[in-house]
Amino acid sequence: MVTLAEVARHAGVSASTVSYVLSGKRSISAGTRQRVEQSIRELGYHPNAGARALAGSRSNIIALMVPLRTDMYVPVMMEIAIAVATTARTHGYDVLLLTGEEGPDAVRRVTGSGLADAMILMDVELEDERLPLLRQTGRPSVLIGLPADTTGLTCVDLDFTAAGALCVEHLAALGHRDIAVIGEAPAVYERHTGFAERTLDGLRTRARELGVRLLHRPCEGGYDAMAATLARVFDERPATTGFVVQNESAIEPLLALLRRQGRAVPEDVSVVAVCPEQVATQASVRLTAVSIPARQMGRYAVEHLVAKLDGRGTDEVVLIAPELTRRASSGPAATRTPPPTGKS
Amino acid sequence: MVTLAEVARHAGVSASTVSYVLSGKRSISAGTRQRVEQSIRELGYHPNAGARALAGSRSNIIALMVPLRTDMYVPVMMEIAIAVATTARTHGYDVLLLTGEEGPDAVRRVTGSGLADAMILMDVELEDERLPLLRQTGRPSVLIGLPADTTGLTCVDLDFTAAGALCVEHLAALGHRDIAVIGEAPAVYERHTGFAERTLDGLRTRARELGVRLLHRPCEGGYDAMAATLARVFDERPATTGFVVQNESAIEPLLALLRRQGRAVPEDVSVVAVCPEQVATQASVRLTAVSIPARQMGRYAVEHLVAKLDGRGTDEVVLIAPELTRRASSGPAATRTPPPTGKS
DNA sequence: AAAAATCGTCGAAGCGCTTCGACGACCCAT
DNA sequence: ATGGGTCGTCGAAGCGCTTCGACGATTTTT
Repeated sequence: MVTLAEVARHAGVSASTVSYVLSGKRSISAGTRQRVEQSIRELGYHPNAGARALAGSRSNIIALMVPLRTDMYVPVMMEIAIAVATTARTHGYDVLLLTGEEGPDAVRRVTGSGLADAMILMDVELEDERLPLLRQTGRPSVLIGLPADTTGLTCVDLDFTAAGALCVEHLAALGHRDIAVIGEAPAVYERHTGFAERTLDGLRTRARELGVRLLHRPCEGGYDAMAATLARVFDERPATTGFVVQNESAIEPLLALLRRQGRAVPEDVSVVAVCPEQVATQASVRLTAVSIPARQMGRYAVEHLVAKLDGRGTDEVVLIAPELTRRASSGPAATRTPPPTGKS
Repeated sequence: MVTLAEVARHAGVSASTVSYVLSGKRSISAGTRQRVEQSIRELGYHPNAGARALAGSRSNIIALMVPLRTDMYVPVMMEIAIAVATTARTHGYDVLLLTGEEGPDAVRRVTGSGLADAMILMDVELEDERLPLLRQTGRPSVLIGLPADTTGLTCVDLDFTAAGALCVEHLAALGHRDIAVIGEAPAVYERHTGFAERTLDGLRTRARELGVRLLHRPCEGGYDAMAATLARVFDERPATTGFVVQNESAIEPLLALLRRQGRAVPEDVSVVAVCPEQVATQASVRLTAVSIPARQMGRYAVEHLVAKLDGRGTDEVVLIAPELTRRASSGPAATRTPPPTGKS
C-alpha cells in the first residue's frame, strides 16, 4: 500500500503538505499542488480509510438501516437504498448497510464505534425503539418514515395522509360512494407502521368529510388471500364500486379477480393504487395511482444528512406532496345497480 | 467517547490487557477478564472502528456491489443483499453498499483505501471490467454470478445451465414438443449477463438432445411488451404448448394473456418459470418453477469470504444444483391440435 | 523604511488501537 | 534446591493520517 509519506517523498514535500493538497484546508501554491497530484496519480495512492477516520474523527460513512422483513414492497426499499448509495457517493460518503435485525443495538454499535458519521433509518414505526437512542447519541440522522413523536428528529416521507385523502377525493369526484381499501398485510398494521396508518387516516377523514362509505381490509399478498378478502368485501358492501389498494402484491390478484367476476375496470369498478410508478404502469390495467417517490426520498435523506454534517442542517419534517396520476383504472361510477356477480 | 485507556484505568489494568480481553489472542486470568468486561459494560465502551482498522489493518467490512439497474428481478437482489448483511454480522463483519455505477473505480477505491477487507460482486458480466482489478488487488472476493473466465476467482451461483435443462426436460417429459422461452429484457442479453446466457445454453442443448423445438424471445417487463411478444410467438410457432419464463415482470402478464386468449394453464399450455419461490407461489397460477435460492447464495458468498479472510478459503466455483418444483402450471401436453385461438 | 499581515510550507503531536518483546510469578522436572 | 517452562500482565512502538503552531519569505500597510 502506498502511504501519504511515500507520496510526500516522491513529490519532495512534507506529509502535511500532501494532506493539505488533499483536503484543501490550507492554500498551496499551484506548482506544489500539481507536483503532489502528479505523484498521487503515478503512485496510485489512496488515503487509508482507517487512518483518516482515526485522525479526522469522521469516517465518511453513512449507515443505512433497511427493514429485514419482506412483507412490504421490496422494490421501493431497494430503490431508496440505491438512491441513498448513489447520492451519498456524490457527496463523498459511502453507505453501510444495516438490517433492522440488530435493532437498537446496531445504533449503539455504529455510533459508539464511530463506524458511521450519520444514520438513515427506514421503516420507522410509530413508537420506534431506536429513536430515544438516536436522539441521545447526537449523531445526525434522517428517518425515512414518520414516527409518532418527531421532536428533535429529521424525517422525510411521502405525505401519506394527503395521499389517502387524494385517493378518496378522486373516487368521490367520479361519483363513487362505496369504497373498499385493500391494505397491507395485517402484520404491518399490528406493528403500527406509520405510513400504513397515516394513509388510512387520510382516507377515513376525507371519506367522512365527503360522505363516502369506507371499508378497510388488510390483506396478505397473493392470489388466495386477495380472493378471500374480495369475497368478504362484496359480501359486506355489495355496492362497492371503488377500490384503493396499498399493497403491491395484492394489485394484480385484485385486477384478475375482478376480471374473472365480470366486473370491468374502470366501467364497473374503479381502482386507485398507492404504489411506485413502475408498478402502476406495468400492471395489466394501467393504474390510476399515487406514486411513491422512492428515489426522491433517498436523495433527500442523504442531502439533509450531508447538510447536517456540514453544520448547515436543521431538524425538520419534510412531507412530499403526493401526486395522483390518472390512468386507465378509474372512471365515473356506473349509475346502474352494482355489476353482475361473476361465477365466483 | 469512551476509550480503551479509560476502560483500562477503570479496571485497574493496562491497555494491552483490555485489548487482549477483547481479542482473546492471549490468555487472561478469569478474574481480570471479568473485571475488564465489567468495566466495559459499565462505561458502555465500543472500540473505535477507525483505530482498529488502522492498528489491525483490517476493517471488518465487506463491500457488496449491487447492480444499479433495475431491469432485472429486484427482490432477488434485495434478498441476496439482506442475506449478505445478516450473515456478515454473525461473523462480525459489516457490509458496505456499493452500486455498480462507479464500476471498476469502486474496486480500486475500496481496496486501495482499506475500507473493506473483501468484496462481493453481484450481477457479474461474462467479460466484467472489474475482474482484472480484483485478481490484482489480492483481496478476497466472491462473485455472485459466473464470468467467462473464472481462474483465480471464487464464484457462487445457481447452476442456470442445469436449470435450463431441467425446464426443458420437465416439459419434454410431459410431451411438449414446441417450447417458447420468454427471457429477460433484450438489454440483459446485450450486455452478456452470465445467468441469462447460461440458462439459454442449458435450454438449447437439452432441447436439441431431446428433439424439442425451442423459440427464444427476450421480453421487456409489463403487459404490453408481453402481449406483443406472445403474438409473435404464436405467429411463428402456432404449435407452442410449453413456456419457460425467466423474467419476473413477464410472468403475470403472460398468465393473464393466455387466460384471455382462452388457453388454459395447464390444460392447453404449460408454463415453467425460473424465479424466486415467493413469486412462483404467489402468481395467479401456482407455478411449476426452478427457484432462485437468493438467500442461500448470499449466505454462501459471505461464508466463503470469511473462510478466505481466516486463511482457510479456496478459489472455487460453487454451482448450486437447481430444483424444479412441480406446481399447478404444468401438465401433459394435449394430444389434440393446439388450443383454440382466443379473441386476440 | 519599518511594522504588520499574509502565504506556503514544515515538524511534531496525537487520534485509539494492536502487537511484540519483556518480565515477574509460578509450577514442574531434575 | 535449581534451571526451564508456562502463564498473565505490562510498556512501548507503531499503524497512516490530520491539524496546530511555527517560521521564513513575500506582500501590504502605515
